[in-house]
Amino acid sequence: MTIILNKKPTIQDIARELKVTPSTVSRALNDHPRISVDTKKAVNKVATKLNYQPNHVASALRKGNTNLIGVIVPRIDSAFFSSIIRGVEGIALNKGYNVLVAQSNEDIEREKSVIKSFINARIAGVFVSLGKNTTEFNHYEEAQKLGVPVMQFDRTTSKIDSSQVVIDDYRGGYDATNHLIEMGCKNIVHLTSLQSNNIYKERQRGYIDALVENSIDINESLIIKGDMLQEQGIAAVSNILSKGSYDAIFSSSDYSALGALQVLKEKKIKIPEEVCVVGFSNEKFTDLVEPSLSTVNQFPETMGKTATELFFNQIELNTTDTVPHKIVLQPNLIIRDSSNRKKT
Amino acid sequence: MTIILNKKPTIQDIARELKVTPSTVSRALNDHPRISVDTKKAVNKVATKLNYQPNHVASALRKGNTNLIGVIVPRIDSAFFSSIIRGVEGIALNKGYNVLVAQSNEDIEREKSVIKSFINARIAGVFVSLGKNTTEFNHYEEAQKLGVPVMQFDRTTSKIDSSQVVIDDYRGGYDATNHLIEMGCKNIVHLTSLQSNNIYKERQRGYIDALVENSIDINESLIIKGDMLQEQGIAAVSNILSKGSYDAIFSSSDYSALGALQVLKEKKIKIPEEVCVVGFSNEKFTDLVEPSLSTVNQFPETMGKTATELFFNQIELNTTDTVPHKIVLQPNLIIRDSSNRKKT
DNA sequence: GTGAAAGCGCTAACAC
DNA sequence: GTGTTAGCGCTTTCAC
Repeated sequence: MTIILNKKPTIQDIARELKVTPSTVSRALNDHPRISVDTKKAVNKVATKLNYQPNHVASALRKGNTNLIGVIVPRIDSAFFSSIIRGVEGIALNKGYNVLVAQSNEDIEREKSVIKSFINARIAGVFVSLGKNTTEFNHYEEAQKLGVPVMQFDRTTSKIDSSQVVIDDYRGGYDATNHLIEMGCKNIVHLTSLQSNNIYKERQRGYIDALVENSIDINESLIIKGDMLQEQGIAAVSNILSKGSYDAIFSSSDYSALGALQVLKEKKIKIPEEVCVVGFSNEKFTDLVEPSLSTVNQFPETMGKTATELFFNQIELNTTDTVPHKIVLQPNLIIRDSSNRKKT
Repeated sequence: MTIILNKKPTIQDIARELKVTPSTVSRALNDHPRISVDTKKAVNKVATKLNYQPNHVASALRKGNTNLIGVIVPRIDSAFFSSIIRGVEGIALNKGYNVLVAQSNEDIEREKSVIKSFINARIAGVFVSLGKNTTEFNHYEEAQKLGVPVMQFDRTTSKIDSSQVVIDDYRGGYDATNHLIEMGCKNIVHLTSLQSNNIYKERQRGYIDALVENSIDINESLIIKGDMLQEQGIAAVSNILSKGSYDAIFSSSDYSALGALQVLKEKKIKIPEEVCVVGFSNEKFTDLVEPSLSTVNQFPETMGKTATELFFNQIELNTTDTVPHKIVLQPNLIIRDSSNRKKT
């Protein structure tokens, strides 16, 4: 395969052809008001003829800003995060921006090197959902000092002074628990994780408040902390909990809810008659397992879109002194077979 | 939030501090062989002190190439494509490259505008999995003419003269069909799509060859073309096929296999006793539905890694005259409950 | 409404 | 082993 290196046309080439200066061409291409309509037409015509493609690298160097948005997620091959990226990319491309993606793999060292790499690329802003083990945030503050605006989504922290888009995790936890109580459950297990993580903390707070409001005592032994993977649900039902000591499981993750579901079935414990199960995130599989798994929809694509729109609103203000916004989206409880005792 | 615009340090600042020239600093930072060890040490020390971050935009403009890889997929929120991107990003970051992602949404116009946008960003190369309706490829040839190497993966075409990484779809179709024959099936339905798509064409070729080799006549009415979504499987079993006229379904997509599975269950047709089902792609849900769905694993993360490694091998040759390679990965048939009649 | 000129930050050919 | 110089392609201030 021979690549013919037709040297790429520049504004100089267009200028030469039209016997004007590069400045005029630049202004014409950028639709500058003081350029005559005729000139603009002529410039565009020649640009098309030569198949001119503007060099964003050169303009970025000159203007001091790129049209790149960097997105950092723990991992990209999860339905939740990839849907967020889908939302971000959809909006960004229409604004003439490209999206850089990187995975932290829940590793803070990788998160740091990604940030550095993004800074070197001179991105216009960085969107981040923090890794589970990220408890130190200097690398984000440094990015901000270097003029890179930070936008947090989903797994956020107030320790970074930036805008955030999250769902109302408290509400999600509250609604899920309340629903289980309405179904007649009284001994509700909660599968959760480290409380340093805002999302799990808020969901647990919702769980507790729902119990309290319904005058149900909190039983600490029913709150099980873990890694939020399938194994946690398996371990909880196999080893930790004794049959009859609980009549529902509310898990802050669909994956551990799935693990629980699988073991309950193996043990021939009837769902939802004996034990109701509710997960969190509306992963694709929740609608496909049997019984189908009740869960909380977080609308990840909307989250990505919202974050991106907020970002553009803020940078279009053209000020370095922006007040951080926090947008809280409302989740939606989806009641499926795993917790629906009132099936008609 | 006040962003303090500490003007970012440049190599000039480092040079001034050390009373050397910017070229020396540049060479030191790039580990040029003719720079003394002492100078390198001194430069690195000052660079760290000033928190210097190299400006990739400037170096890209000067060198004429960026360290950006563009990836175009039909959509990013699919387990298959996001796993590929996971593979690409994993390798790329270690090579000092960043990954741009964009979605075509199976829309050729969008595909074209993405390519243009990537060219403007002066990417070092573009990785693409074609949209289902992409039957015209000028936009890729144009990218190549402008010096952007193209790398195709999964949904590819020989009409673009570029390297490719695919799985052996023929083998996948052959193995799946052969397995069904071994299970005693004789009337095997094939759910497929337009044959302009290399992957579906090859899988069907495998299906046909397996039948022929086992002296089973091809029954055209059992080959059903469609969109490869869940609906296709639902429609096939509900409306098109009559009970008893078939004893197996091999679908080129897990989604239509899923649809078929669901209707078979509704109709109380026993799986795998009466009808065996095999899908394609090893989507996450295939292991979770009941009965679990046999499928063909395409190792998407490996595919992404392989494509990226091939890409770096080729650009490191530093020639514009590269022979396109085609790497064919071997798929793996995963036999699960939906087709395992010999369960022990 | 258009031109002239400078410079964004970096690299590399050429010097010595 | 390091300096000198020019320039990648674009934008923008200052002219007129």
